[in-house]
Amino acid sequence: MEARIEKIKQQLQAQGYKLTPQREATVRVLLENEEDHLSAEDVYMLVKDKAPEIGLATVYRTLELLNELHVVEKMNFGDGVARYDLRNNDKNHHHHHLICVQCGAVDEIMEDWLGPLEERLAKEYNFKVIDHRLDFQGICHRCNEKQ
Amino acid sequence: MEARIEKIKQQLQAQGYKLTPQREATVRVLLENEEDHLSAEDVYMLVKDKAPEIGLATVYRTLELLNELHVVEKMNFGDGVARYDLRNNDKNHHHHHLICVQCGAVDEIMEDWLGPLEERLAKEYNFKVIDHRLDFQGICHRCNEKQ
DNA sequence: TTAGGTGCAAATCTTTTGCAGAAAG
DNA sequence: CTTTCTGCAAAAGATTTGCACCTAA
Repeated sequence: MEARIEKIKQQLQAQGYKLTPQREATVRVLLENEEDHLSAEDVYMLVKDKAPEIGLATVYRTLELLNELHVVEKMNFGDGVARYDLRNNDKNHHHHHLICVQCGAVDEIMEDWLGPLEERLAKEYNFKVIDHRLDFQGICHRCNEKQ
Repeated sequence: MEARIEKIKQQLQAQGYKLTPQREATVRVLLENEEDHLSAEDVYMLVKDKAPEIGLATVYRTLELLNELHVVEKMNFGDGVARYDLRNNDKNHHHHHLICVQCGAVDEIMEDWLGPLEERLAKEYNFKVIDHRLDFQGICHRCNEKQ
């Protein structure tokens, strides 16, 4: 945990930015909720426990900055709010989402299934892939078991 | 073209809705720009040529209605606006997007590459897939050729 | 001391909604 | 007539921005 914060601090400083107390509190919230896909408002509520005087605008500015540095990934599941995920630079950050249309849960699969497809894209479409996004909508295992 | 409008008219009427002049004009704009991924504002600008008195709210309401009837697909590429695509009921509506990070173009691949993966999801994750979405970010063939 | 950061409030942008009137069966 | 639909303007919700103050190298 501390090591990861230290690393993010270095990433910030490498670009001339500071890891202020507000930014650190925001990063800690993201670290402590790595399983979830928090919206800016979610992060704001949680970060207020650590830094009660923080403003929502600062949270937005911090998340935007972290997104530009590729520390977090900004996503949009179509519900009107952006959601933010810490990227895991060690592992392959290519994961996929299982979005349950019944209970709204968003699970992740940590496998990357698209390697072979990306090769085909390069060959057949002359498209150089930088990143991708794969989401499935359906019924999750919890809802399946309930019925 | 007329046949497709007739079909949409029937889909609407089957649910008790009418194909009003405003709705027809909106559908025609979508048909004439099937390659693009228009935002509500885009549709509004284009539809004003055919029906100058139309209001933006009506465009939103029409697009929302068509989305519920699965006539169009509502998408979000993360640029802050929803975009709408006519679905092609004849063909498989499963297509994928190639989003160029350089010029912003959004191309489509009309193949469905995910059949085998969906089987694995059902078996290994007990997740029943209803729909999916696969987008690639990268450099498109036009930009590749320019350089 | 100087650039980067912050909180607050106001502004902006997209989308939704309330309402009174219009259109269609 | 009665339900559906429309345009307009206002409202709502998410995000951004202007600004004066603050804070750390």
